[in-house]
Amino acid sequence: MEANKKNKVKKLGSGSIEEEEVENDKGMIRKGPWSVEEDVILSNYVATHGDGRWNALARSAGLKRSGKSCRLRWLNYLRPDVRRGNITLHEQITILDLHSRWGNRWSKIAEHLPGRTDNEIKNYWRTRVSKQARQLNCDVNSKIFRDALRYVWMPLLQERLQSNSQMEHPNATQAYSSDSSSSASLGIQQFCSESDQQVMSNHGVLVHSIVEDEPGICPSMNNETFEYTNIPLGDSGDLMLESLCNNDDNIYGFCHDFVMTLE
DNA sequence: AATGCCTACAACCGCACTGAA
DNA sequence: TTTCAGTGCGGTTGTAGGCAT
Repeated sequence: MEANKKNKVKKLGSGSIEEEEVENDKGMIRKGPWSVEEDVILSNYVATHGDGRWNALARSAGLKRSGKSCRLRWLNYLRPDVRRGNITLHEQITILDLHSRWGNRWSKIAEHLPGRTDNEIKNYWRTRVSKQARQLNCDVNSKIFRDALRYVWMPLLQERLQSNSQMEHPNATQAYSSDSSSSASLGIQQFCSESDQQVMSNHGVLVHSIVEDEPGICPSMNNETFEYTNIPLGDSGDLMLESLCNNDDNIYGFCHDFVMTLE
């Protein structure tokens, strides 16, 4: 959002307006949205003198802002390498994957998404992922939701990413198999009972764990092929899970609802 | 057109950690 | 060893803009 799009203002009795300022022991400190002028001052100052020592920087630059505010503004908005725009499918998969390993370690997750800030990732999680949990009436930290993320949502994103890249590069060699029977090994065992897995085995579905819970390793960052286990989805978006987990209506229902809320 | 609700995201807050004095 | 300023992180809040009614 552009700095000048919204200005938190304090209406005065006279009808004039002014930016919010708060008096503290260091003088008047401005709060609220940054103006274009402030952005220019901060950017120029950092370009000339470098960043760090934010409190001193704020004073030297003549900004009526706290050091914290300057730092945040620089890191989350003004930094030249900050990426703006929608979170891509690939980035979504990475976020879901890393969050499943590390939880709310936003800055750690952000390290693996060049140009994205922890704030942006946190916002994505709260607005998109938490919303999903709300729609399904379950806790975002519950096991079933976490499993659904990993074994339903991520494969779905993966499938979309795959079909997008296929449309863009129809002749390119695929990095992963489009054969659902091989990509479908599915950590489905997370959802299914042993007898279900036996059924899967009988149907020739390979069951293995692909994504290791190894801290610090991100499949997207070390050129490993994405191989998230995949619950195969038909053209209608319906789940073959029905046939695989046909003795557990609750799980099938949950997964079905999950996919439906993603549409 | 007006109103209210919802979403996305920028920004703030409090706390914890770190390193220098 | 203690103190304190600076910094980083995660949680929360405020609000512009979009959308439905």
